[in-house]
Amino acid sequence: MPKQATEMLKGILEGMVLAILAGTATHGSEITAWLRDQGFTDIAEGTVYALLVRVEQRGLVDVEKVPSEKGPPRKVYSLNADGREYLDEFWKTWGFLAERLEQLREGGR
Amino acid sequence: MPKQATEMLKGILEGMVLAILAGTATHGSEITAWLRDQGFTDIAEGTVYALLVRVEQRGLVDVEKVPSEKGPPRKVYSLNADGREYLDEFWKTWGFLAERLEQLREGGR
DNA sequence: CGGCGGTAGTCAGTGACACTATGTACCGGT
DNA sequence: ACCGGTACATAGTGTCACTGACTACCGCCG
Repeated sequence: MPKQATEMLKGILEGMVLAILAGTATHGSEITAWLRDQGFTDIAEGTVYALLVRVEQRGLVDVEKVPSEKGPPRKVYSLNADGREYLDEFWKTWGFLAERLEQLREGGR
Repeated sequence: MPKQATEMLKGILEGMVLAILAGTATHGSEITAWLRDQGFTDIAEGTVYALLVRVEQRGLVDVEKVPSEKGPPRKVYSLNADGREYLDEFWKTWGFLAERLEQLREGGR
């Protein structure tokens, strides 16, 4: 992962995680693993957990504790109605940004 | 401008400003005006100036004081070699991010 | 000529977010 | 009983954009 990506992730990582949850309800370490797969190699465990706590407190996700076969019970997160609404906003914002950036990259304005 | 955009701008606004400077050397208030035109209506004056100070201190831009007809002398910024290199990195990072986000938006993974 | 308004730039303090590093809890295998 | 691995949690740090107030400089108009 490019080094300067970490600053750019601010506000975006959250949207990404919600987008993942929109597809499948899942838990912290699986989300981290998926992100690593995608090339975000230096996203720390702790970052994802802290983020999940934030979105939970804002009421964007529902949580269910599921006993796991290995280790402590997993907290399985799933997107709720508020979360879906927020995600929708996120995509709008992203589209807005991406559009203008693409313009800049090509035209140089 | 969508409200949640301000967090997402972190790390991106800087690249945008450098990209603008890659096209034309210009000064703070014009950059702000251009951003406003593009729909980034609530980017504060102070934000752009602070950003310019940062990139100047990092040596990514050259500065020239130009006396203006109205008000104090303008600080006209232009991208230098280091800046161009940095901008290149920025576009790489952006491409990396945009690619994965687009994937998420469509496939839902 | 003296103050007014608009332009350009500066600065201190704040809040959000991702990072690092460390710590806790639980399990199965040997 | 202990070890290693999985899953989750938390405290402290740094960066960046924001707000709001400030200085500096000019032309204009009374």
